[in-house]
Amino acid sequence: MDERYDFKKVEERWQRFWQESGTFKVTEDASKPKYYCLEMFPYPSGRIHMGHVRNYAIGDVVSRYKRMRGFNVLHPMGWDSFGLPAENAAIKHGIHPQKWTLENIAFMRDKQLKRLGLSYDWDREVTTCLEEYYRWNQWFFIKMYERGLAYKKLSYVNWCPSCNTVLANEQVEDGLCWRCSSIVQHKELEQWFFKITAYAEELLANCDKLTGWPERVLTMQRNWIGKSTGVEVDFTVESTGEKLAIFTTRQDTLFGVTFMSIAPEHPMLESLIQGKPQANLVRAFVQRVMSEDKATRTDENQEKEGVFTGAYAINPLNNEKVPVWVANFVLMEYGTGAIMSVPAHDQRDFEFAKKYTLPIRVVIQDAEKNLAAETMQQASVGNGVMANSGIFDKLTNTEAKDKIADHVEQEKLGKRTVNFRLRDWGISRQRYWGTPIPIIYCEKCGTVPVSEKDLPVRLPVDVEFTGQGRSPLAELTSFRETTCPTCGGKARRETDTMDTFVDSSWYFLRYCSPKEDKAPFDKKAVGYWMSVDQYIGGIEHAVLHLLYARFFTKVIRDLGLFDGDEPFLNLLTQGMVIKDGAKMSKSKGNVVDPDFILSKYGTDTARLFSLFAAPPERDLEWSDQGVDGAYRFLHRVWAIVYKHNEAVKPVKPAGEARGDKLYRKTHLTIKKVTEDIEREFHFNTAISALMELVNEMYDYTSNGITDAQLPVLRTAIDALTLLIAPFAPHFAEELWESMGGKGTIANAAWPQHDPEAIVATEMTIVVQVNGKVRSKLTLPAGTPDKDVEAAALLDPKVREFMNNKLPKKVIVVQGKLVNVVV
RNA sequence: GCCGCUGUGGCGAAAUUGGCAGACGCAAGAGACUUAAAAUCUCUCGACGGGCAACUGUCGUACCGGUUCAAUUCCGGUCAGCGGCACCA
Repeated sequence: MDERYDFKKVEERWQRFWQESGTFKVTEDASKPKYYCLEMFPYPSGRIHMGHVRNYAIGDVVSRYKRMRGFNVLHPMGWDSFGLPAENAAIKHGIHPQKWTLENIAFMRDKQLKRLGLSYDWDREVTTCLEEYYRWNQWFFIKMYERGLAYKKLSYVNWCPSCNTVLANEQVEDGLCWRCSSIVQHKELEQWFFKITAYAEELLANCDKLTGWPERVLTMQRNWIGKSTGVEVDFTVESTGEKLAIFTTRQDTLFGVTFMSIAPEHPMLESLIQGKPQANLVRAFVQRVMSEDKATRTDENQEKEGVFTGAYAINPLNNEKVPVWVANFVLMEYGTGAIMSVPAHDQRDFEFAKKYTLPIRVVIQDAEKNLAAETMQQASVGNGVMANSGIFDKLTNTEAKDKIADHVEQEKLGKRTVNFRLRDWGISRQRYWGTPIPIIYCEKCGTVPVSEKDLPVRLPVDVEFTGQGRSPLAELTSFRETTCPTCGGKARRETDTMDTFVDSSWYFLRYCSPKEDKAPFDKKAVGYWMSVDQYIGGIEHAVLHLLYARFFTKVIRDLGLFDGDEPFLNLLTQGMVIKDGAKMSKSKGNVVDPDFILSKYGTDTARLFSLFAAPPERDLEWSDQGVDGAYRFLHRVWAIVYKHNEAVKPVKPAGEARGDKLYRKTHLTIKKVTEDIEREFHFNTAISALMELVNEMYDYTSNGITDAQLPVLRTAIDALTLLIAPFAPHFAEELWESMGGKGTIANAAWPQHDPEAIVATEMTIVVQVNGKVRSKLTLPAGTPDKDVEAAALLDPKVREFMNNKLPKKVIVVQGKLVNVVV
């Protein structure tokens, strides 16, 4: 053992050792309990940042801890390596996306991640842009196509003019592109979709089973899925007799309908305005609304506007004739694209009716307000008693909801329905660097999937990147032109690629058998390792990746490939790394480069600081001085072990040393660190407990050390070394070796505390008078409550504050506290 | 608007079942060592007040109120910040 802690030497040495001896290679082993620990894999942008360091440090502590607890731990790493930045780099710097991506991966793996000393089984590395991986994206696509879960339709989609591609709903934030913040446009295009809505009900219901997920994430998923129950009712267009269906959750207000509103995109619009004098006015209005971009269109503060179509429809409940309007706030994508308007009981409809002087009719009377259409200042949305509603009058509106729904179904006027906010997942991307969609369009046979035996559809490498016009794939004749797998005739390939979120929707299954080449994964291996026991990553994926991955898992289950419903049993969403109160970013100039920290302090210090400064789920404020503190701590540990190394090494650990302060502290620390890790991964308090133990060791040895004390010191050093191993693994290996430890500490058993050792001989009793602390008593452990009470009442401080009064009541909490009430 | 989370010293934070508020660390101050500095070690460190001093009194966990012998913790209300959803019928 060197006199000084030379982190560079220590870290290089043990990293080489782990690699050469294959310490972290794992295989299925039925004799051990398994544990699958996974961190969200990175996009190979070129450099890791502090967020990665934090994420992987957390996962590494969990993995190393579970390993020491005897689990067979799967802890893999890979690359989410398709995506736009590679293509943009190609356009900007003239370097091929493949070259750019693979070079970034090599650099990040060999020069950055490996320096962090993470306990990955690198043999299981998964890289999504390699055909050995993406061919299975295509395979899943075909399976889904065969089951009607992948389909193509013409629809209005989100178009990012800067990325030159379509975006899924989940990828639009406040009307802006999630990646580049450009204003998203509305564009009508034929696109491929995955039918995630087929699983909406289960995705929602299973949220209740995900007890290991943060409530926040579940709420976000529930909101996103957005279930509403109500009824669909068919109104009849007076002039044509066509059915115009509406969806409502407020069927109790059906008798209050005074007009209807439909979306500008509604397919029935043309037939409604046919031959009407206002037809051209309506068309102009529709044209104007539809030309607006997504942000403007969905802005809540946008003025609600509409025009009368000239058509009327019949309300089937009371056979009344109501005018049909087109309104800018009605969405074609939700419900039926047409709504009934009840101004008395819906604020939006109320404002619309006031603006265009449409009638208002109260159908739910408020007991206190005595509502009248003429005097209302706003819509009344609360509960009340039914009025103007025929046979339903006098019922409460909550009763009427069921009764009216029954009535609608019995009279065949419509049916009960459930609507979800969740839309199908648009996966077509008009870009190059992604998985080609395995579809062929034949003039005779129509849309034909590529045969499984012809997979993969390789992404051609010899393409040009101009940054102009369509995707390079669409321009490449040799790729586009092909023959039909069914008839052998002339055909063309689909040139869109898949959303890269498809790649990350099943990579956790691939890790179980990453070299499998006959199937996406080996079912037996997946049966052993899945589900993921602990998943760790950023909150930004709360509805994107995490929802898609849940969907894919259910599809894969239904394909008979996996016996489980959910991919991730426990989820930890770690906070951001911030500096000076803001997220680290180049534009703010507050970025701390991991390479710099690793060179100056080493990975063990970087890991220790990032785990100590805040609990994992909270944001971490980066502090240069805090890093110094972690560095000092390691030096402090090193120094005390070095000082006593010669003397302690030949000594056996203490079997039992009751009454010895350090011995007790050692066992208390084992207990605390273990509990802190088990309880929600409170690494910050676990590390503070280690610091306390070290402080105690300094105290213990401050006046030199006797031979009799050596076994206790040995016990403390051994425990400290084992307990610190998941946090600062290279450091721990070196200490372990210096104390004569065999093999790698990564495989050593986690220490257990001895309950006997932490039993105190004395106890400190807090004595309160009227709830205020007035004194403390030190009594032998196990003193009976009545003796504790007597001792408290004799205490001079207590007597002073009792002020000669008799106690009204004395509360004794065993072993803790006495409260005298006077 | 609806839903959720958070609010504790100069700073990051801790307090696990209602029982000593501020563990641990950072910063700051003092001392030891040193020719000196760095490093290291030791001590002090919520606010206000009293005492030469060891010590000691009051207040204090965003704010107001409640329950309780006892509240950072439970309940009701208010404010502030953050996040999600939002013209979803």
